[in-house]
Amino acid sequence: MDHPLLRKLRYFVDFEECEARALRSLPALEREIRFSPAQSLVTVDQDTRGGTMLLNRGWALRYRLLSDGRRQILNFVLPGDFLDPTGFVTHKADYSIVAITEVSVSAVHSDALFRLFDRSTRIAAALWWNSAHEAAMARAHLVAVGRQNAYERIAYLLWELWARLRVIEAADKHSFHFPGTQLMISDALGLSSVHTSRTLARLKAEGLISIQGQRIDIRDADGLKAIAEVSRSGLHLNGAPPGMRRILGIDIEPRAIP
Amino acid sequence: MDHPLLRKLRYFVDFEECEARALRSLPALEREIRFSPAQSLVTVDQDTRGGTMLLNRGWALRYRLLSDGRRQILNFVLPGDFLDPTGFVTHKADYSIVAITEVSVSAVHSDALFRLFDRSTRIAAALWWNSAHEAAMARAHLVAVGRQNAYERIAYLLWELWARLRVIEAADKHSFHFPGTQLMISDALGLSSVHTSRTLARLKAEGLISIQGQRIDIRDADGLKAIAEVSRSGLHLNGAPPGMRRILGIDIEPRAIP
DNA sequence: CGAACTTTTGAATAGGATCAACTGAGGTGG
DNA sequence: CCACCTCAGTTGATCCTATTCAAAAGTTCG
Repeated sequence: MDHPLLRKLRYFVDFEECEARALRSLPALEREIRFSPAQSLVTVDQDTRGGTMLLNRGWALRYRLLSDGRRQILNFVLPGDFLDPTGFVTHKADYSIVAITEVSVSAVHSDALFRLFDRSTRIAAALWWNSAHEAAMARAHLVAVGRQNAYERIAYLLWELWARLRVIEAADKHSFHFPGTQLMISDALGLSSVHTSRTLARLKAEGLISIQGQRIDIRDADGLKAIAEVSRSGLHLNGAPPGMRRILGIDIEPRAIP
Repeated sequence: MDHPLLRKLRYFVDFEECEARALRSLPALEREIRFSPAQSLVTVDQDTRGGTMLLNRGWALRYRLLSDGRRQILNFVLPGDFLDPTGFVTHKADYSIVAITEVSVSAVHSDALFRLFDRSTRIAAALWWNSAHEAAMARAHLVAVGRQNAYERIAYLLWELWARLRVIEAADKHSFHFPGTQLMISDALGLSSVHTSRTLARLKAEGLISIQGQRIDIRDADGLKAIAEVSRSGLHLNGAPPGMRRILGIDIEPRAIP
Protein backbone atom coordinates (compact mmCIF):
# COMPACT_ATOMS: atom_id res chain seq x y z
CA MET A 1 0.00 0.00 0.00
CA ASP A 2 1.48 3.33 -1.06
CA HIS A 3 1.94 6.17 1.34
CA PRO A 4 -1.13 8.43 1.42
CA LEU A 5 1.01 11.40 0.40
CA LEU A 6 1.93 9.61 -2.79
CA ARG A 7 -1.69 8.62 -3.38
CA LYS A 8 -2.69 12.25 -2.97
CA LEU A 9 0.03 13.67 -5.20
CA ARG A 10 -0.86 11.16 -7.93
CA TYR A 11 -4.03 13.18 -8.35
CA PHE A 12 -1.86 16.02 -9.54
CA VAL A 13 0.97 14.36 -11.41
CA ASP A 14 1.48 10.94 -12.97
CA PHE A 15 4.84 10.10 -11.52
CA GLU A 16 7.49 7.99 -13.14
CA GLU A 17 8.35 4.95 -11.09
CA CYS A 18 11.66 6.50 -10.01
CA GLU A 19 9.87 9.60 -8.76
CA ALA A 20 7.37 7.52 -6.84
CA ARG A 21 10.26 5.66 -5.29
CA ALA A 22 11.95 8.90 -4.31
CA LEU A 23 8.75 10.13 -2.72
CA ARG A 24 8.30 6.89 -0.82
CA SER A 25 11.72 7.27 0.72
CA LEU A 26 11.15 10.90 1.69
CA PRO A 27 9.60 10.36 5.12
CA ALA A 28 11.87 8.54 7.52
CA LEU A 29 9.32 5.74 7.86
CA GLU A 30 11.66 3.36 9.61
CA ARG A 31 11.76 5.85 12.46
CA GLU A 32 8.08 6.65 12.73
CA ILE A 33 6.75 8.25 15.89
CA ARG A 34 3.45 7.11 17.33
CA PHE A 35 0.94 9.03 19.36
CA SER A 36 -2.18 8.00 21.23
CA PRO A 37 -5.56 9.74 21.03
CA ALA A 38 -5.53 13.14 22.73
CA GLN A 39 -1.75 13.43 22.68
CA SER A 40 -0.27 16.68 21.38
CA LEU A 41 1.69 16.53 18.15
CA VAL A 42 2.37 20.23 17.88
CA THR A 43 1.80 22.97 20.42
CA VAL A 44 1.60 26.70 19.86
CA ASP A 45 5.00 28.34 19.62
CA GLN A 46 6.63 24.97 19.31
CA ASP A 47 9.90 25.18 17.47
CA THR A 48 9.52 23.68 14.02
CA ARG A 49 12.99 24.21 12.63
CA GLY A 50 14.75 21.87 10.30
CA GLY A 51 11.83 20.21 8.64
CA THR A 52 8.30 19.10 9.13
CA MET A 53 6.29 16.05 10.10
CA LEU A 54 4.21 13.94 7.78
CA LEU A 55 1.13 12.09 8.98
CA ASN A 56 1.29 8.43 7.94
CA ARG A 57 -1.75 6.98 9.67
CA GLY A 58 -4.61 8.20 11.81
CA TRP A 59 -6.46 11.46 12.24
CA ALA A 60 -5.38 14.65 13.96
CA LEU A 61 -6.77 18.10 14.57
CA ARG A 62 -5.20 21.49 13.92
CA TYR A 63 -6.73 24.13 16.19
CA ARG A 64 -6.27 27.37 18.02
CA LEU A 65 -7.59 28.42 21.43
CA LEU A 66 -8.75 31.83 22.58
CA SER A 67 -7.89 33.00 26.06
CA ASP A 68 -11.28 32.05 27.49
CA GLY A 69 -11.17 28.54 26.07
CA ARG A 70 -13.10 28.99 22.86
CA ARG A 71 -11.58 26.67 20.28
CA GLN A 72 -11.44 27.04 16.52
CA ILE A 73 -10.48 23.94 14.64
CA LEU A 74 -8.54 25.02 11.57
CA ASN A 75 -8.78 21.67 9.86
CA PHE A 76 -8.67 17.94 10.22
CA VAL A 77 -5.22 16.54 9.51
CA LEU A 78 -5.49 13.33 7.48
CA PRO A 79 -2.91 10.78 6.35
CA GLY A 80 -0.63 12.31 3.74
CA ASP A 81 -0.92 15.80 5.25
CA PHE A 82 2.04 17.69 6.64
CA LEU A 83 1.74 18.73 10.25
CA ASP A 84 3.45 22.01 9.47
CA PRO A 85 3.44 22.68 5.73
CA THR A 86 5.38 25.91 6.20
CA GLY A 87 7.79 24.46 8.71
CA PHE A 88 10.61 24.92 6.26
CA VAL A 89 10.36 28.68 6.38
CA THR A 90 8.80 29.43 9.76
CA HIS A 91 10.12 29.19 13.27
CA LYS A 92 7.06 28.56 15.28
CA ALA A 93 3.61 27.16 14.81
CA ASP A 94 0.69 29.52 15.40
CA TYR A 95 -1.59 26.56 16.17
CA SER A 96 -1.66 23.27 18.01
CA ILE A 97 -2.20 19.77 16.68
CA VAL A 98 -3.62 16.94 18.72
CA ALA A 99 -4.17 13.28 17.81
CA ILE A 100 -7.75 12.09 17.41
CA THR A 101 -6.88 8.42 16.89
CA GLU A 102 -3.73 6.39 17.18
CA VAL A 103 -1.38 8.24 14.90
CA SER A 104 1.87 7.54 13.08
CA VAL A 105 4.11 10.41 12.07
CA SER A 106 7.44 10.63 10.26
CA ALA A 107 9.95 13.40 9.99
CA VAL A 108 10.69 14.93 6.60
CA HIS A 109 14.01 16.72 6.71
CA SER A 110 14.54 19.92 4.81
CA ASP A 111 17.72 18.50 3.31
CA ALA A 112 15.98 15.46 1.86
CA LEU A 113 13.15 17.53 0.51
CA PHE A 114 15.30 20.19 -1.12
CA ARG A 115 17.44 17.51 -2.74
CA LEU A 116 14.28 15.97 -4.11
CA PHE A 117 13.17 19.32 -5.48
CA ASP A 118 16.45 19.51 -7.32
CA ARG A 119 16.21 16.04 -8.76
CA SER A 120 12.60 16.23 -9.87
CA THR A 121 10.85 19.48 -10.65
CA ARG A 122 7.71 17.40 -11.15
CA ILE A 123 7.78 16.51 -7.48
CA ALA A 124 8.36 20.13 -6.56
CA ALA A 125 5.38 21.05 -8.72
CA ALA A 126 3.17 18.40 -7.15
CA LEU A 127 3.99 19.60 -3.65
CA TRP A 128 3.39 23.17 -4.66
CA TRP A 129 0.10 22.06 -6.09
CA ASN A 130 -0.76 20.34 -2.87
CA SER A 131 -0.30 23.52 -0.91
CA ALA A 132 -2.45 25.41 -3.43
CA HIS A 133 -5.10 22.82 -2.80
CA GLU A 134 -4.87 23.35 0.94
CA ALA A 135 -5.27 27.08 0.46
CA ALA A 136 -8.38 26.44 -1.66
CA MET A 137 -9.86 24.28 1.08
CA ALA A 138 -9.11 26.98 3.64
CA ARG A 139 -11.03 29.44 1.48
CA ALA A 140 -14.01 27.10 1.20
CA HIS A 141 -13.91 26.63 4.96
CA LEU A 142 -13.97 30.38 5.51
CA VAL A 143 -16.94 30.80 3.18
CA ALA A 144 -18.79 28.07 5.05
CA VAL A 145 -18.13 29.57 8.47
CA GLY A 146 -18.62 33.16 7.38
CA ARG A 147 -21.70 33.00 5.20
CA GLN A 148 -23.41 29.63 5.43
CA ASN A 149 -25.85 28.44 8.08
CA ALA A 150 -25.38 25.40 10.30
CA TYR A 151 -27.12 23.05 7.85
CA GLU A 152 -24.93 24.12 4.95
CA ARG A 153 -21.77 24.19 7.02
CA ILE A 154 -22.12 20.63 8.21
CA ALA A 155 -22.96 19.46 4.70
CA TYR A 156 -19.82 21.22 3.53
CA LEU A 157 -17.57 19.64 6.15
CA LEU A 158 -18.85 16.14 5.56
CA TRP A 159 -18.36 16.57 1.86
CA GLU A 160 -14.84 17.91 2.30
CA LEU A 161 -13.80 15.06 4.55
CA TRP A 162 -15.32 12.46 2.27
CA ALA A 163 -13.62 13.97 -0.78
CA ARG A 164 -10.24 14.15 0.94
CA LEU A 165 -10.53 10.58 2.16
CA ARG A 166 -11.41 9.35 -1.30
CA VAL A 167 -8.28 10.97 -2.68
CA ILE A 168 -6.12 8.94 -0.32
CA GLU A 169 -8.33 5.90 -0.88
CA ALA A 170 -9.45 5.82 2.72
CA ALA A 171 -13.20 6.18 2.09
CA ASP A 172 -15.78 3.72 0.90
CA LYS A 173 -18.08 4.21 -2.02
CA HIS A 174 -20.91 5.65 0.04
CA SER A 175 -19.47 6.11 3.49
CA PHE A 176 -16.42 6.86 5.57
CA HIS A 177 -15.08 6.26 9.03
CA PHE A 178 -15.21 9.40 11.16
CA PRO A 179 -13.27 9.03 14.40
CA GLY A 180 -14.09 12.54 15.62
CA THR A 181 -16.88 13.84 17.83
CA GLN A 182 -19.73 16.25 17.29
CA LEU A 183 -17.84 18.72 19.43
CA MET A 184 -15.01 18.66 16.90
CA ILE A 185 -17.46 19.30 14.07
CA SER A 186 -18.85 22.18 16.12
CA ASP A 187 -15.47 23.73 16.78
CA ALA A 188 -14.48 23.38 13.15
CA LEU A 189 -17.62 25.14 11.99
CA GLY A 190 -18.14 27.75 14.67
CA LEU A 191 -21.26 26.13 16.13
CA SER A 192 -22.31 24.93 19.56
CA SER A 193 -22.40 21.20 20.12
CA VAL A 194 -26.10 21.32 20.85
CA HIS A 195 -26.88 22.92 17.54
CA THR A 196 -24.59 20.52 15.75
CA SER A 197 -26.46 17.60 17.24
CA ARG A 198 -29.81 19.00 16.14
CA THR A 199 -28.57 19.87 12.68
CA LEU A 200 -27.04 16.44 12.16
CA ALA A 201 -30.40 15.01 13.19
CA ARG A 202 -32.03 17.11 10.49
CA LEU A 203 -29.56 15.91 7.85
CA LYS A 204 -30.38 12.35 8.88
CA ALA A 205 -34.12 12.98 8.94
CA GLU A 206 -33.98 14.39 5.45
CA GLY A 207 -32.21 11.33 4.14
CA LEU A 208 -28.90 12.96 3.22
CA ILE A 209 -26.75 10.99 5.60
CA SER A 210 -27.00 8.31 8.21
CA ILE A 211 -24.67 7.55 11.04
CA GLN A 212 -24.00 4.39 12.97
CA GLY A 213 -21.20 4.53 15.45
CA GLN A 214 -18.22 6.16 13.77
CA ARG A 215 -19.40 5.40 10.26
CA ILE A 216 -21.02 8.19 8.26
CA ASP A 217 -23.07 7.10 5.26
CA ILE A 218 -23.54 9.52 2.44
CA ARG A 219 -27.03 8.59 1.28
CA ASP A 220 -27.54 11.49 -1.10
CA ALA A 221 -24.19 12.73 -2.34
CA ASP A 222 -25.68 15.12 -4.90
CA GLY A 223 -28.03 16.58 -2.33
CA LEU A 224 -25.23 17.09 0.14
CA LYS A 225 -23.05 18.71 -2.50
CA ALA A 226 -25.86 21.02 -3.53
CA ILE A 227 -26.56 22.13 0.03
CA ALA A 228 -22.88 22.75 0.67
CA GLU A 229 -22.55 24.58 -2.65
CA VAL A 230 -19.23 22.92 -3.23
CA SER A 231 -17.68 25.01 -5.95
CA ARG A 232 -16.44 23.04 -8.89
CA SER A 233 -13.15 24.82 -8.70
CA GLY A 234 -12.89 24.73 -4.94
CA LEU A 235 -11.74 21.18 -4.70
CA HIS A 236 -10.52 20.83 -8.26
CA LEU A 237 -7.08 21.52 -9.54
CA ASN A 238 -6.52 20.53 -13.09
CA GLY A 239 -3.33 19.91 -15.05
CA ALA A 240 -0.38 22.23 -14.90
CA PRO A 241 -0.46 25.46 -16.87
CA PRO A 242 1.42 25.29 -20.17
CA GLY A 243 4.08 27.74 -19.05
CA MET A 244 4.95 25.60 -16.13
CA ARG A 245 4.72 22.49 -18.21
CA ARG A 246 7.44 23.82 -20.44
CA ILE A 247 9.62 25.09 -17.65
CA LEU A 248 9.28 22.14 -15.37
CA GLY A 249 9.30 19.63 -18.19
CA ILE A 250 6.12 18.04 -17.03
CA ASP A 251 3.28 16.82 -19.14
CA ILE A 252 0.22 16.01 -17.18
CA GLU A 253 -3.26 15.08 -18.20
CA PRO A 254 -5.78 17.14 -16.30
CA ARG A 255 -7.31 15.06 -13.56
CA ALA A 256 -10.10 16.11 -11.22
CA ILE A 257 -10.29 15.51 -7.54
CA PRO A 258 -13.64 13.82 -6.93
CA MET B 1 9.90 54.57 -3.76
CA ASP B 2 10.36 50.81 -3.82
CA HIS B 3 7.71 48.46 -4.99
CA PRO B 4 5.45 47.35 -2.10
CA LEU B 5 6.34 43.72 -2.77
CA LEU B 6 9.97 44.51 -2.13
CA ARG B 7 9.07 46.48 1.00
CA LYS B 8 7.11 43.52 2.25
CA LEU B 9 9.76 40.92 1.49
CA ARG B 10 12.39 43.02 3.22
CA TYR B 11 10.61 42.10 6.42
CA PHE B 12 11.66 38.55 5.78
CA VAL B 13 15.06 38.84 4.16
CA ASP B 14 17.69 41.57 3.97
CA PHE B 15 18.35 41.52 0.28
CA GLU B 16 21.60 42.31 -1.42
CA GLU B 17 21.30 45.23 -3.80
CA CYS B 18 21.44 42.91 -6.81
CA GLU B 19 18.58 40.86 -5.45
CA ALA B 20 16.51 43.94 -4.79
CA ARG B 21 17.19 45.02 -8.37
CA ALA B 22 16.11 41.65 -9.69
CA LEU B 23 12.90 41.84 -7.68
CA ARG B 24 12.21 45.34 -8.91
CA SER B 25 12.40 44.17 -12.48
CA LEU B 26 10.16 41.18 -11.88
CA PRO B 27 6.79 42.80 -12.53
CA ALA B 28 6.47 44.19 -16.03
CA LEU B 29 5.91 47.67 -14.63
CA GLU B 30 6.28 49.41 -17.95
CA ARG B 31 3.21 47.55 -19.12
CA GLU B 32 1.02 48.07 -16.08
CA ILE B 33 -2.70 47.58 -16.38
CA ARG B 34 -5.07 49.96 -14.66
CA PHE B 35 -8.54 49.37 -13.35
CA SER B 36 -11.19 51.68 -11.98
CA PRO B 37 -13.16 51.13 -8.79
CA ALA B 38 -15.64 48.26 -9.10
CA GLN B 39 -13.91 46.74 -12.12
CA SER B 40 -13.21 43.02 -12.04
CA LEU B 41 -9.58 41.94 -11.96
CA VAL B 42 -10.24 38.23 -11.69
CA THR B 43 -13.48 36.32 -12.10
CA VAL B 44 -14.32 32.82 -10.93
CA ASP B 45 -13.08 30.15 -13.30
CA GLN B 46 -10.93 32.68 -15.08
CA ASP B 47 -7.96 31.11 -16.73
CA THR B 48 -4.82 32.01 -14.84
CA ARG B 49 -2.23 30.14 -16.84
CA GLY B 50 1.25 31.31 -17.47
CA GLY B 51 1.78 33.52 -14.49
CA THR B 52 0.08 35.79 -12.06
CA MET B 53 -0.66 39.45 -11.49
CA LEU B 54 0.94 41.66 -8.90
CA LEU B 55 -0.87 44.59 -7.35
CA ASN B 56 1.24 47.75 -7.59
CA ARG B 57 -1.14 50.39 -6.30
CA GLY B 58 -4.63 50.57 -4.86
CA TRP B 59 -6.90 48.21 -2.96
CA ALA B 60 -8.83 45.21 -4.22
CA LEU B 61 -11.09 42.57 -2.76
CA ARG B 62 -10.93 38.79 -3.08
CA TYR B 63 -14.36 37.24 -2.57
CA ARG B 64 -16.70 34.40 -3.35
CA LEU B 65 -20.44 34.46 -3.92
CA LEU B 66 -23.03 31.89 -2.97
CA SER B 67 -25.86 31.15 -5.35
CA ASP B 68 -28.33 33.39 -3.50
CA GLY B 69 -25.99 36.36 -3.48
CA ARG B 70 -24.38 35.98 -0.08
CA ARG B 71 -20.80 37.17 -0.34
CA GLN B 72 -17.78 36.12 1.66
CA ILE B 73 -14.76 38.34 1.31
CA LEU B 74 -11.68 36.15 1.56
CA ASN B 75 -9.31 39.05 2.07
CA PHE B 76 -8.35 42.54 1.11
CA VAL B 77 -5.71 42.61 -1.60
CA LEU B 78 -3.15 45.31 -0.87
CA PRO B 79 -0.18 46.63 -2.85
CA GLY B 80 2.53 43.99 -3.04
CA ASP B 81 0.04 41.13 -2.98
CA PHE B 82 -0.34 38.66 -5.81
CA LEU B 83 -3.79 38.45 -7.34
CA ASP B 84 -3.40 34.71 -7.72
CA PRO B 85 -0.53 33.42 -5.60
CA THR B 86 -1.06 29.87 -6.84
CA GLY B 87 -1.54 30.89 -10.45
CA PHE B 88 1.65 29.12 -11.40
CA VAL B 89 0.23 25.72 -10.56
CA THR B 90 -3.51 26.13 -10.92
CA HIS B 91 -5.74 26.54 -13.93
CA LYS B 92 -8.61 28.49 -12.61
CA ALA B 93 -9.38 30.83 -9.78
CA ASP B 94 -12.00 29.70 -7.27
CA TYR B 95 -12.72 33.32 -6.34
CA SER B 96 -13.20 36.73 -7.88
CA ILE B 97 -11.23 39.91 -7.36
CA VAL B 98 -12.66 43.38 -7.80
CA ALA B 99 -10.99 46.78 -7.52
CA ILE B 100 -11.96 49.00 -4.60
CA THR B 101 -9.94 52.01 -5.69
CA GLU B 102 -8.04 52.94 -8.81
CA VAL B 103 -5.68 50.05 -9.18
CA SER B 104 -2.45 49.32 -11.02
CA VAL B 105 -1.48 45.75 -11.77
CA SER B 106 1.48 44.15 -13.49
CA ALA B 107 1.98 40.70 -14.92
CA VAL B 108 4.61 38.44 -13.44
CA HIS B 109 5.48 35.72 -15.88
CA SER B 110 6.28 32.21 -14.74
CA ASP B 111 9.45 32.24 -16.79
CA ALA B 112 10.83 35.35 -15.14
CA LEU B 113 9.93 34.12 -11.70
CA PHE B 114 11.41 30.66 -12.12
CA ARG B 115 14.60 32.14 -13.50
CA LEU B 116 14.76 34.36 -10.44
CA PHE B 117 14.29 31.36 -8.17
CA ASP B 118 17.27 29.76 -9.84
CA ARG B 119 19.46 32.80 -9.51
CA SER B 120 18.62 33.61 -5.92
CA THR B 121 17.40 31.04 -3.46
CA ARG B 122 17.02 33.88 -1.01
CA ILE B 123 14.31 35.35 -3.18
CA ALA B 124 12.65 31.97 -3.48
CA ALA B 125 12.76 31.69 0.29
CA ALA B 126 11.30 35.15 0.79
CA LEU B 127 8.40 34.40 -1.54
CA TRP B 128 7.79 31.09 0.16
CA TRP B 129 7.80 32.94 3.41
CA ASN B 130 5.33 35.40 2.09
CA SER B 131 2.90 32.64 1.24
CA ALA B 132 3.35 31.12 4.70
CA HIS B 133 2.44 34.51 6.08
CA GLU B 134 -0.70 34.61 3.97
CA ALA B 135 -1.70 31.19 5.24
CA ALA B 136 -1.20 32.39 8.82
CA MET B 137 -3.45 35.37 8.17
CA ALA B 138 -6.08 33.10 6.67
CA ARG B 139 -6.01 31.04 9.86
CA ALA B 140 -6.40 34.11 12.03
CA HIS B 141 -9.29 35.21 9.84
CA LEU B 142 -10.99 31.84 10.28
CA VAL B 143 -10.59 31.98 14.05
CA ALA B 144 -12.12 35.45 14.08
CA VAL B 145 -15.12 34.47 11.96
CA GLY B 146 -15.60 31.09 13.60
CA ARG B 147 -15.19 31.85 17.28
CA GLN B 148 -15.09 35.57 17.93
CA ASN B 149 -18.02 37.95 18.31
CA ALA B 150 -18.66 41.00 16.19
CA TYR B 151 -16.72 43.32 18.48
CA GLU B 152 -13.64 41.10 18.44
CA ARG B 153 -13.87 40.39 14.74
CA ILE B 154 -13.86 44.03 13.75
CA ALA B 155 -11.00 44.74 16.13
CA TYR B 156 -9.14 41.89 14.50
CA LEU B 157 -9.71 43.09 10.94
CA LEU B 158 -8.72 46.67 11.68
CA TRP B 159 -5.57 45.43 13.35
CA GLU B 160 -4.71 43.13 10.46
CA LEU B 161 -5.15 45.85 7.87
CA TRP B 162 -3.14 48.35 9.87
CA ALA B 163 -0.33 45.84 10.39
CA ARG B 164 -0.23 44.91 6.71
CA LEU B 165 -0.21 48.52 5.66
CA ARG B 166 2.62 49.34 8.03
CA VAL B 167 4.69 46.56 6.48
CA ILE B 168 4.41 48.17 3.06
CA GLU B 169 4.83 51.59 4.63
CA ALA B 170 1.36 52.69 3.61
CA ALA B 171 0.02 53.45 7.10
CA ASP B 172 0.57 56.35 9.40
CA LYS B 173 1.75 56.10 12.96
CA HIS B 174 -1.75 56.07 14.45
CA SER B 175 -4.07 55.81 11.48
CA PHE B 176 -4.58 54.51 7.99
CA HIS B 177 -6.59 55.27 4.91
CA PHE B 178 -9.42 52.75 4.44
CA PRO B 179 -11.06 53.08 1.03
CA GLY B 180 -13.57 50.30 1.66
CA THR B 181 -17.11 50.41 2.99
CA GLN B 182 -18.78 48.98 6.06
CA LEU B 183 -20.46 46.44 3.80
CA MET B 184 -17.03 45.14 2.86
CA ILE B 185 -16.07 44.81 6.50
CA SER B 186 -19.33 42.95 7.06
CA ASP B 187 -18.78 40.54 4.20
CA ALA B 188 -15.23 39.89 5.31
CA LEU B 189 -16.33 39.05 8.83
CA GLY B 190 -19.63 37.30 8.27
CA LEU B 191 -21.75 40.08 9.74
CA SER B 192 -24.68 42.17 8.55
CA SER B 193 -23.95 45.74 7.61
CA VAL B 194 -26.35 46.98 10.27
CA HIS B 195 -24.53 45.12 12.99
CA THR B 196 -21.18 46.28 11.67
CA SER B 197 -22.34 49.88 11.87
CA ARG B 198 -23.47 49.44 15.47
CA THR B 199 -20.31 47.62 16.49
CA LEU B 200 -18.07 50.21 14.90
CA ALA B 201 -20.03 52.81 16.83
CA ARG B 202 -19.26 50.89 20.01
CA LEU B 203 -15.55 50.76 19.20
CA LYS B 204 -15.62 54.51 18.68
CA ALA B 205 -17.64 55.13 21.84
CA GLU B 206 -15.15 53.15 23.87
CA GLY B 207 -12.27 55.18 22.55
CA LEU B 208 -10.49 52.43 20.63
CA ILE B 209 -10.79 54.00 17.22
CA SER B 210 -12.18 57.04 15.53
CA ILE B 211 -13.17 57.53 11.94
CA GLN B 212 -13.41 60.58 9.78
CA GLY B 213 -14.17 60.00 6.17
CA GLN B 214 -11.92 57.24 4.91
CA ARG B 215 -9.36 57.66 7.65
CA ILE B 216 -9.38 55.25 10.55
CA ASP B 217 -7.53 56.36 13.66
CA ILE B 218 -6.21 53.75 16.02
CA ARG B 219 -6.60 55.53 19.35
CA ASP B 220 -5.81 52.57 21.57
CA ALA B 221 -3.62 50.11 19.72
CA ASP B 222 -2.99 47.91 22.74
CA GLY B 223 -6.66 47.76 23.57
CA LEU B 224 -7.55 46.84 20.01
CA LYS B 225 -4.89 44.16 19.94
CA ALA B 226 -6.11 42.72 23.24
CA ILE B 227 -9.72 42.57 22.09
CA ALA B 228 -8.73 40.92 18.83
CA GLU B 229 -6.42 38.51 20.68
CA VAL B 230 -3.86 38.88 17.95
CA SER B 231 -1.57 35.95 18.54
CA ARG B 232 2.06 36.82 18.77
CA SER B 233 2.89 34.16 16.27
CA GLY B 234 -0.06 34.84 14.01
CA LEU B 235 1.43 37.81 12.29
CA HIS B 236 5.02 37.08 13.11
CA LEU B 237 7.46 35.12 11.06
CA ASN B 238 10.94 35.24 12.38
CA GLY B 239 14.23 34.46 10.68
CA ALA B 240 14.78 31.39 8.58
CA PRO B 241 15.31 28.06 10.30
CA PRO B 242 18.96 26.99 10.48
CA GLY B 243 18.45 24.04 8.14
CA MET B 244 17.16 26.28 5.44
CA ARG B 245 19.81 28.86 6.14
CA ARG B 246 22.44 26.31 5.40
CA ILE B 247 20.75 24.92 2.33
CA LEU B 248 19.68 28.18 0.84
CA GLY B 249 22.79 30.01 1.87
CA ILE B 250 20.88 32.74 3.57
CA ASP B 251 21.67 34.45 6.80
CA ILE B 252 18.90 36.52 8.15
CA GLU B 253 18.44 38.36 11.38
CA PRO B 254 15.03 37.64 12.83
CA ARG B 255 12.71 40.54 12.26
CA ALA B 256 9.15 40.85 13.50
CA ILE B 257 6.22 42.15 11.55
CA PRO B 258 4.74 44.92 13.71
C1' DC C 1 -19.60 -1.68 37.26
C1' DG C 2 -18.76 2.94 37.92
C1' DA C 3 -16.52 7.29 36.05
C1' DA C 4 -16.10 10.21 32.31
C1' DC C 5 -17.45 11.33 27.86
C1' DT C 6 -20.67 11.98 24.13
C1' DT C 7 -25.15 12.66 22.35
C1' DT C 8 -29.85 13.96 22.75
C1' DT C 9 -33.74 16.67 24.27
C1' DG C 10 -36.12 20.63 26.46
C1' DA C 11 -36.58 25.44 27.74
C1' DA C 12 -34.99 30.07 28.05
C1' DT C 13 -32.05 33.57 26.20
C1' DA C 14 -29.10 36.41 23.42
C1' DG C 15 -26.41 37.94 19.58
C1' DG C 16 -27.00 39.20 15.42
C1' DA C 17 -30.19 39.28 11.12
C1' DT C 18 -33.84 41.39 8.84
C1' DC C 19 -37.03 44.92 7.70
C1' DA C 20 -37.87 49.63 7.22
C1' DA C 21 -37.35 54.40 7.45
C1' DC C 22 -34.33 58.28 7.55
C1' DT C 23 -30.02 61.07 7.02
C1' DG C 24 -26.17 62.69 4.57
C1' DA C 25 -22.75 62.90 0.93
C1' DG C 26 -21.61 62.88 -3.78
C1' DG C 27 -22.79 63.06 -8.55
C1' DT C 28 -25.60 64.29 -12.51
C1' DG C 29 -28.06 66.86 -15.43
C1' DG C 30 -31.58 70.12 -16.70
C1' DC D 1 -27.61 76.24 -9.03
C1' DC D 2 -30.93 73.43 -7.51
C1' DA D 3 -33.73 69.08 -8.08
C1' DC D 4 -33.01 64.46 -8.21
C1' DC D 5 -30.77 60.11 -7.80
C1' DT D 6 -27.89 56.78 -5.72
C1' DC D 7 -25.19 54.78 -2.35
C1' DA D 8 -23.28 54.56 2.48
C1' DG D 9 -24.28 54.84 7.00
C1' DT D 10 -27.42 55.25 11.06
C1' DT D 11 -31.30 54.14 14.01
C1' DG D 12 -35.43 51.71 15.68
C1' DA D 13 -38.30 47.60 15.95
C1' DT D 14 -38.95 42.86 15.39
C1' DC D 15 -37.66 38.24 14.41
C1' DC D 16 -34.89 34.17 14.30
C1' DT D 17 -30.88 31.28 14.32
C1' DA D 18 -28.01 29.53 17.29
C1' DT D 19 -26.28 29.75 22.26
C1' DT D 20 -26.65 28.65 26.92
C1' DC D 21 -28.20 26.13 30.75
C1' DA D 22 -29.82 21.86 32.46
C1' DA D 23 -30.63 17.18 32.68
C1' DA D 24 -31.34 12.63 30.92
C1' DA D 25 -29.77 8.83 28.13
C1' DG D 26 -26.28 6.36 25.83
C1' DT D 27 -21.28 4.94 25.25
C1' DT D 28 -16.68 3.81 26.25
C1' DC D 29 -13.36 2.13 28.92
C1' DG D 30 -10.41 1.28 32.79
